[in-house]
Amino acid sequence: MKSPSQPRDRGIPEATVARLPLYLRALHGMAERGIATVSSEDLAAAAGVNSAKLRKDLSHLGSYGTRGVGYDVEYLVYQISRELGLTQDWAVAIVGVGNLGRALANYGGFVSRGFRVAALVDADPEIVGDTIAGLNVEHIDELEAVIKRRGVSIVVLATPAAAAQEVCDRVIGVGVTSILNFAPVVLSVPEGVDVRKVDLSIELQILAFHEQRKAGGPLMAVDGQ
Amino acid sequence: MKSPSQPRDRGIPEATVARLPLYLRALHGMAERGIATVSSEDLAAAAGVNSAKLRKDLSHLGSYGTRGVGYDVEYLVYQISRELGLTQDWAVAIVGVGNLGRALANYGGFVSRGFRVAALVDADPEIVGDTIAGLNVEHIDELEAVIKRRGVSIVVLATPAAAAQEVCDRVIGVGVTSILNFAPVVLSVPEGVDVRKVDLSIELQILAFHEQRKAGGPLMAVDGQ
DNA sequence: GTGACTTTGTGCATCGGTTCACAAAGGGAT
DNA sequence: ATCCCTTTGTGAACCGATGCACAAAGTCAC
Repeated sequence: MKSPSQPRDRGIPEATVARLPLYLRALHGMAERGIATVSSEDLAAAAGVNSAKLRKDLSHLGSYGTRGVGYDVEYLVYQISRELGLTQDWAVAIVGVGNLGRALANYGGFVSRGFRVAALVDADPEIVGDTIAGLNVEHIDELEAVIKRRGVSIVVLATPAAAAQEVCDRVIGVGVTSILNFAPVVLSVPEGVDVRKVDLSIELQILAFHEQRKAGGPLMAVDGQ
Repeated sequence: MKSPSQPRDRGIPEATVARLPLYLRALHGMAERGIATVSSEDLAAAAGVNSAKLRKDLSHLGSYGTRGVGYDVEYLVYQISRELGLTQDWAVAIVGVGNLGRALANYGGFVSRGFRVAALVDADPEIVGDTIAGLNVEHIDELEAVIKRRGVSIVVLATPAAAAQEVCDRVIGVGVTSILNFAPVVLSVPEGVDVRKVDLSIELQILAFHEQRKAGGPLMAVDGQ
């Protein structure tokens, strides 16, 4: 189908994509500790997955290992970074500068991965004009202008639930196609727009479900897992 | 195998469990708007899934719908809540009261789902003793004592990466078996302990991957999805 | 009470992802 | 140069989840 000379197949499974950042984190840690080469076994352990899965995941990017030796840490960091698009710098806007938005603006994990918080936007006149994490908070009326001016391509929604859909529509209106949504609502977006959602309370509810089973007493099936 | 009189099968698929909170949220919204009855079609739309999946998910809990009519909103809220263990009140401790910990402490989504933030713990003497979200921040030395005294069964880790594993070990030491980890490390835990992790930068990296493809130009395969 | 209509619950085919297990590939020692 | 050892990359079996499509079950109008 695709040019056979190209080692990398362009159809990387979604599940693999979701794990690449994990591998990258583990590799960064190893690079810092001066480790030059790592086996799939060790890297898998550091990333918390099994080694067969790791090898299959990496094989989707290409053949970057050496049999009998393992993977070169630096090289693999580069390859994964490139695949994820982290070799370029992404301008991110955070809309909604409440508790969560503020925490996100100050979160170091973004910057260290090629993401640059380029704008903070809020509707509350009390907050607009404040400086947070070295950035001026701009008014929601300026939303479209700010996004265009700063070249923002990824928007983080940390607004109240009620405001999320409207903000979402507006940023899509100026060409944004990648949205990370922290508001507890299902956003409806046109084809071609990617939304990823993080709902903090959902994770807790899943824990509660399992916790209940563990504590469940004699009625419960003894689960094991 | 199990008692056949019992309608509810105790082996609910993990994928289903992860969606139940979504349905619950949609149902709460409907209850507030005074909707008494809802079809799988409408509820699925509100939760952002397809209706066959919704019906199959609900069928794992039991037969709570009425053919030709749909589901009673109140009743379904109750059944899902019970299944998730949200009819009881869960005491949660947040360890690490930095930007993120503070945001979590103030996050309304917890309280509204039967979770009660029962303790805040930090190592920084600057912060210990402060009152945040109506709670006194306690010293990390008191960790075990606080957890036992307050009956905490779920711990949220919002510490720096370097501290997470130690805190994790300590809380497991006093019997905690459910942990929500925001620190960017892979925690190693004994059998029987549930860890769920939320890594904010991973979500952004996944978005970057897809964004890169969309913007990728002529080299890229035209993907569609 | 009957018939038309609606909507659930589920059997079945399908799909994507995981895991196993091993042949192929390379390094290093002699 | 050859052999042994290690580790990758992958074919194939397996497993769980998804989605289709429909029979079963119920409501409502008359």
